Amino acid sequence: MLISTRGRYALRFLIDLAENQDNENIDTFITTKEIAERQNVSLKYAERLFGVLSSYKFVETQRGKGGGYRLNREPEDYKVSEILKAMDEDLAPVACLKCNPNKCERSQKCKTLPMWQKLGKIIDKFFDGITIADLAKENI
Amino acid sequence: MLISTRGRYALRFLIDLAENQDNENIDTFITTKEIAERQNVSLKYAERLFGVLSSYKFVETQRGKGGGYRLNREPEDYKVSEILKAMDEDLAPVACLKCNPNKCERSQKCKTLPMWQKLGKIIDKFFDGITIADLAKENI
DNA sequence: AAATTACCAACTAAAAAAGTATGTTATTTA
DNA sequence: TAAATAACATACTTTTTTAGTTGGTAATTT
Repeated sequence: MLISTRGRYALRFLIDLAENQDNENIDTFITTKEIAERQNVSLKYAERLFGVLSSYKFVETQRGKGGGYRLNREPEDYKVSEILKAMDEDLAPVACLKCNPNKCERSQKCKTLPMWQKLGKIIDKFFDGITIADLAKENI
Repeated sequence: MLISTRGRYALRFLIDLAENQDNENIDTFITTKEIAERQNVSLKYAERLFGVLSSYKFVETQRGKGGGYRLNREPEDYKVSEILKAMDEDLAPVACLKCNPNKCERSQKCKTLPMWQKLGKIIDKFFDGITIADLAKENI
């Protein structure tokens, strides 16, 4: 599977924030509890995934009562590609593309490698061209 | 990973046949042993993968001395998509696309599903447009 | 001080992928 | 007709990846 549930959940969380956060008031946050319930993911797992989103500075965070998460950019400024790469490390469709420069000893003469590389670029480009705003607006 | 080693090996085996089989003489076959050595795959694993290729009628087979495998179509008549689907069941980039019609209870309201569907189509189309002959000729 | 909520690390469980082992069956050849 | 050859079949093991849980700690607010 190219895209794990981690990546899928992360996108859903960000879309959820985009749709439910109060953009008038920058001091409001949404709790993982709320999102986990809405998205049908266990609280603990949601917390962990938000930890990753937070470490990549995709979200603003606030602890304690009234705390939670909120987006720190406009939804149109989140490329799907960067979210998925953060959650899953990369978007390589085959193991052959995982390391760059390619360490496979066959790579020089490999007849299939160019195909994988081309597909890799197509996939990158596809996800580069979609934002959280597009997803929220079902603008695909 | 979208593409498993099974799928990659299968493509390499077919390319190997395309390049090494004797097209003048329809009674010649190439053994798994020969291909396994050339492709650096264990004999037993190669045998198993050839079993799948054979069950899908991608190759002609002959047992006993002088036996082995050979392509039963022109290399340009093998679409990469059909080979990969045979080896890996499908080419779905996310689990959400695996069953059709979609059984996920969120699918009606899922904001990300259209994106996965679109990518699925792009990937299918990509592999539909490439043949074993293209790979052998490095025509990508 | 108590409640709340994010944060952190280590662990477990489950599933998928990769590969092996041990044969049997069909075919050719000496 | 026996030996050799090579495909075919099945069950098993190992490894890797993915998914998810457990049991906390730290910061912030009330």
